[in-house]
Amino acid sequence: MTDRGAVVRITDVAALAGVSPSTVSKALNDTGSLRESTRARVREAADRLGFVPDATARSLSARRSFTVGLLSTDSAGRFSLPVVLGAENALVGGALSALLATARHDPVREQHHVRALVARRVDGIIVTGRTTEPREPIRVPMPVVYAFAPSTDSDDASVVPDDAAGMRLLVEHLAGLGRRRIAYVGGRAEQAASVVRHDTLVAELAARGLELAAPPLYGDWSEQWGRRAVDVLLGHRRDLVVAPRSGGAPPDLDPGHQISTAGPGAVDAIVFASDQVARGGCDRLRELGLRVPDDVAVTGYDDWEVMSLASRPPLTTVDMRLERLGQRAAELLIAAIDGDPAHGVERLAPRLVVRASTLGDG
Amino acid sequence: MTDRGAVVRITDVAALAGVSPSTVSKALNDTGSLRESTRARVREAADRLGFVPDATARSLSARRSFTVGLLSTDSAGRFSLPVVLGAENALVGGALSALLATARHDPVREQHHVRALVARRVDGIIVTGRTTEPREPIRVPMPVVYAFAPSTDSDDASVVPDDAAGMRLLVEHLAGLGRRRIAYVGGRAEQAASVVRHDTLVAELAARGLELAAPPLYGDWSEQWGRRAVDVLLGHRRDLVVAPRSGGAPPDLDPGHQISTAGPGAVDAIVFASDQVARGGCDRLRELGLRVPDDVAVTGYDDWEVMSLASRPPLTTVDMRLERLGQRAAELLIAAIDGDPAHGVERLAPRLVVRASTLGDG
DNA sequence: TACGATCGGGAAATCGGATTCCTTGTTTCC
DNA sequence: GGAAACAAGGAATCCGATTTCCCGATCGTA
Repeated sequence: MTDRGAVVRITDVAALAGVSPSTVSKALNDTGSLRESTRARVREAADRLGFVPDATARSLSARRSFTVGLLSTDSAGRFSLPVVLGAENALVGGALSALLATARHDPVREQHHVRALVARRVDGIIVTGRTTEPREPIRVPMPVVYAFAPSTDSDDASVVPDDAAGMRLLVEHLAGLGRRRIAYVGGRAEQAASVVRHDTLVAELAARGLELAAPPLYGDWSEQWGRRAVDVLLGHRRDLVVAPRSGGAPPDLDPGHQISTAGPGAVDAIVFASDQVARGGCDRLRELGLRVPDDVAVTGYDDWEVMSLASRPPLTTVDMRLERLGQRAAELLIAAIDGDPAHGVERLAPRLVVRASTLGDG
Repeated sequence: MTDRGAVVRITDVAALAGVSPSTVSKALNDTGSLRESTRARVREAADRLGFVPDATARSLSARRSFTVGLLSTDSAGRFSLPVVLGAENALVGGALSALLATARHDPVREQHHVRALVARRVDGIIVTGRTTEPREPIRVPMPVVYAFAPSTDSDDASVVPDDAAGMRLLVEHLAGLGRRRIAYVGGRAEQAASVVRHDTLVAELAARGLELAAPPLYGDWSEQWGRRAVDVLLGHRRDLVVAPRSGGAPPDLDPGHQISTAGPGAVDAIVFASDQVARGGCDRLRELGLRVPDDVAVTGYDDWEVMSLASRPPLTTVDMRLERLGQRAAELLIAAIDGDPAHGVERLAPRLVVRASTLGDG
């Protein structure tokens, strides 16, 4: 497979076509003024030799690399990966190649990668992060767009998911279904995703004359936390204690302290800050004999399908459209490269995905 | 942030240091013969100007790009992604950059990407796939290493997970725990991963004078299939029917047809072909009132932590070490670039991960 | 018919480093 | 003291394509 040394240069094509190298260049790039017959002859010679112009040489003379760097702080890539893929995909359309650089949370690695990208004279850089926390900008002599994690410098261009809009969609949906007693289960308390979602939820409820049916809960982003949160949440409402629906004690819970959501003031919906937490919550609700969504509606966030679809029932959730986010970042970057830079934070509208966890089988 | 036009050339450094450009090159690359004082002076000038040599120009004259292509057939990237990350990481160590190219199962896109990589004169290419099915090799004038999905041409270099070894580890583990009545639940029947794991399981059992406790089952790779498979598997053994452990009918199953694994000939372990399927299986076993691992031990495959750790109980499984696989592919590619190409398929030994689904809380 | 305009295509410069080859100036050794 | 060896650094060439400039041939028009 490796026909090493088979690299065809422009002079080879020129020789075969019986013209000069400059003529070949003009013929293949549709520039200059050449007879159509000459162009055709050159094209045929190029085809015959399988000539692929050396992008390195082209870059040198064009003074740009037609390459952009994708700098990902993340390693595992739960969130940054779709962004990277979306960006890569959009770049291809612009005839740009993508240099992948993963820093894995290590500032030293990041610095190293930045230098490498600068050395390669990339036309621009897209920086993505693991969370939506704002991050320090990088200092480089080419355009940069921050995706998912915005830059702390408001003069930089950033694209982030519109979490507030996502939560508004959820509240609107739940309110439309007549749910009034809504509880919130966040992820890690110090992360923007937990906080923004909570604050928006509270504001949206207030706009409808409602308030949270229970104090907000924070933990981590695991299914286990989702299960525990349900225990805490329902345990908290001692006034709701009733006999469980179908036989068998709730596995991990004190058997003498059984619950339900029947009666006035019962929680009729739980908004979880992520699909993973929501899935754990659904599992626990089911184990406690509560029906989702009949007794309690449940919503997730992220539309991570391996969670949202596998959950029983499948989750109503919010798709942040991370691929689109990456694509949008690429668009902004290409515009900046073309001399039309954007500034500030652009928020990408998310998409509500309705599934059985709020709608039942209907 | 974008100090455009601030690009420093070697002539700028030369001027500041009061030497010629060639001297700067020699000084910074530790070649030629120069007075140490001169080198120091040049280095200082370079530092002061923040000179980063243009990799494009360097590539042109070195006749190599110090770049390798990472061609991923996959889009979602459940498997190819860790491979890509592992490779990228190893390449950095070799001062190589990684060009990301995702084909998304589309031959046209793949062809397009291959041409782009050739145009960029990458030093080599690592090709990864979504599954372990052998794939057609690509035809390019530089070294190629196939990772995860091997090339159909045995002369090419490929690195794949050693599925047979993984299954041997599982059987050894289960047999060591005294399990004798082992069942197998595969994923999609036509995929190599399902088949190899089954065949190895059967062979290993035979080597111990055992055979499968039930006909092998095939479905897809979902949790739902794992749940169904458990139903089928236990339903299949009509001779095992006994009253369920704890009250409440098994949710989706015909209530008149209840089961257990008690008695001689009962299934005492289920080997699932993936963590996802195994997790579904665990859920169903628990719902049926069976204890894992007391009544039935369960094993998964992949060590996809979002599944294997979130499962109740957490899964004993096999880690294919995909990052290491990518790293190994990078090593082989670098060797090939340095003129020492490998041939044939190299199998990477996996790692057994023992968790509570076989060992209980011990 | 003659002169300028246009067309077609080649020669050469350019991009930014690396490298080879030379030219100096200094040592070394007989 | 003179030839050879060597150290230090500059000049020129090269990598492969693009692009500018320029020249010869053809064409149109007065």
